[in-house]
Amino acid sequence: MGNINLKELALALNLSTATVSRALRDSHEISPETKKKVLELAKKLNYEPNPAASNLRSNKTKTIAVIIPEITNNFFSQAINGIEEIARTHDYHVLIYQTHENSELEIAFMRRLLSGRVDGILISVASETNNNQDFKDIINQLPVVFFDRVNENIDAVKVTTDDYESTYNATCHLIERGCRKIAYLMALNNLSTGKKRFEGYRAALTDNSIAINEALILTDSNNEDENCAQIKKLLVNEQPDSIITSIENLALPCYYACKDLNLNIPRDIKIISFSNLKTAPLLNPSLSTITQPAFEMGKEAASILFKILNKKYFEPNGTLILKSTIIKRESTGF
Amino acid sequence: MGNINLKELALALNLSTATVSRALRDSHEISPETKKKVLELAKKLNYEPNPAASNLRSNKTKTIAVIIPEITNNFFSQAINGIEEIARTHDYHVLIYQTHENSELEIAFMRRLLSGRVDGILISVASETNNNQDFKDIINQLPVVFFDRVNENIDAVKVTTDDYESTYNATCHLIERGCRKIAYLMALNNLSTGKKRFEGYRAALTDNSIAINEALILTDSNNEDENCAQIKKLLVNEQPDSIITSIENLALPCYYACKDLNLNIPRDIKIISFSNLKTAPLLNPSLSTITQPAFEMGKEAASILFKILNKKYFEPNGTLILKSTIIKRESTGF
DNA sequence: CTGTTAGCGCTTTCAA
DNA sequence: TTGAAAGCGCTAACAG
Repeated sequence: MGNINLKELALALNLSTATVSRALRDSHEISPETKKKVLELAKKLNYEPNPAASNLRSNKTKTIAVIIPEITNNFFSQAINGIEEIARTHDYHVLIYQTHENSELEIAFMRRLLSGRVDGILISVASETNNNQDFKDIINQLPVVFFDRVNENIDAVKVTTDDYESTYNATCHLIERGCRKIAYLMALNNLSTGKKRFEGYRAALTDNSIAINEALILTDSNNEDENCAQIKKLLVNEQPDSIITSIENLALPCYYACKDLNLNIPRDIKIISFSNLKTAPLLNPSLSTITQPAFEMGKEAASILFKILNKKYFEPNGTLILKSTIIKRESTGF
Repeated sequence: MGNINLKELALALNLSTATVSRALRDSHEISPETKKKVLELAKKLNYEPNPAASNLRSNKTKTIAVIIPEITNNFFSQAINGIEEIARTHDYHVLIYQTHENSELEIAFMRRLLSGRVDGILISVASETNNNQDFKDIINQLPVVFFDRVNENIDAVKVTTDDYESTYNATCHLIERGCRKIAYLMALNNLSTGKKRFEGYRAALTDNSIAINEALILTDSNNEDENCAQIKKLLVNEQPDSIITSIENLALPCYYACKDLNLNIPRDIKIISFSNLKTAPLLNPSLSTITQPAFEMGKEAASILFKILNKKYFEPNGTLILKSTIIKRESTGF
């Protein structure tokens, strides 16, 4: 592939490979003139150092891995955008792995990365995660930063939003607008992310002296049609005045269910959904959304990873918590 | 990072590194018993081969690069999804690079990849005007497959949709529904993608004996507010009965502009937009869309790249053309 | 079927 | 300030 190598460069310049290598890496022990000569010829010949050789020798790959559930989820593609931006400023390369919520695949990816393919990992864990020991093993061998979907049972560096606060505020928003029968569509139950969102909902109800009604609570089945059917049943049986969906993927079945029952949103029923779809507010003025700062979260998580790689981060179990935004549809009286 | 290496494995097994290496790679010249012993110990000790060493020796990286304009564009994240799926079946790793439409960055990425970091490249180009020679240089050194946004001036392997047909059909669809003043929002003018889309629109008008009215044609300014203002002006001055947007990013300003002018979609004005937003048809029943098979295109492009890598592809300049789908909003009488 | 040996292209002591 | 030489972990001739 790459044509010219260090040896050839050195030969052409009548220098040793050591000197050329040092000159290219701007070592202080090389004279300015030599540096200049080397740099000039390198540029002229389009010299690109072989990363495998340099990695093998130096144990640095200039590569990080990003492990996420689904890249087509708006939240994650926005997060990757942020990660890529930071990686670029550090001259790093970014590998992408999708777990599709499969935690065995997730662990397999990480184990293979231990071979020294990357300098560090950014991960948002799969919903069915159940691999605490595996995670602990891996964290001991490679710098890992968890973002958004973190595992609460593991001490590690994490970047999240305040999931509790998001649903607490969303629930209060509905209560302030007169809602009393607020349905809740649960998801990510074995992640702190899902648990905290649910806690926020419960706490808001309690703080407003509204009893928790189990019949108003539904759990994500990971199947769009099934979810839609369940939501319809709930709408018919319980007649809630509002719904909170705890993940973006539940917004659509929710919307379908209401349409099928000829319920007008937000007149008959108000819906607040987690969503990072940029166009959501416009395309559907009837839905309010809880929007997470995905891009920023990617940037923050990556920045922390690079601090760790540069030995400039000293909080092994630090958690950075960013703010989500509730985008309200005041224009529609909701 | 990774702890154990070939030498240690070999030592523990009383074998040479060569034998162990061969056993791990399932070479036919190793006895079944030896293979079994090696594989067992390797698994037990969590042995992972060092990719840098293997790459340095064998000139295979098991890695491909994907270069795209924006990962947060639905089309591209869906395409990456397809690419990743195929890469996974080949046990390959996927590097992501975003150009943000900057063609200098694009060339810089590719040049750096020539160093041997990847076995091949999948690219959807930022522009085809400036860098033909650079592209040609690179294609000569590394397998490259272009997808969606291809460079028509370069002979290479390409996967696209039929851009001409998409807009031709969309335009006919509007004409069949009585539209005569069809505005067209142009974009990607320096790509064959953009040119062919425009040609499709023009041809459909001509074939239906409708004169082309330059005043109905607007060019993307790459700025959402600016686009919105221009579209509003066009709506006021020309009173079109319909609009075709040639990229997804123009749908939103278009929508805004109509709202601002209190135009009802599709009663007062019909809009057909390119869009790969999965939820678009549901969330906005007023917009018809031209949807590209992004996931499939990613899969096809990656499959072809792997065929090239495995010396099983013999059409150096082949172009595979996939079909886009026009999703019509018949339910709204449009 | 297995072992010996050389070397991929780079970085890094150590010596000059 | 520069050079010689060793070696990162693996693969692939070549020998046996």
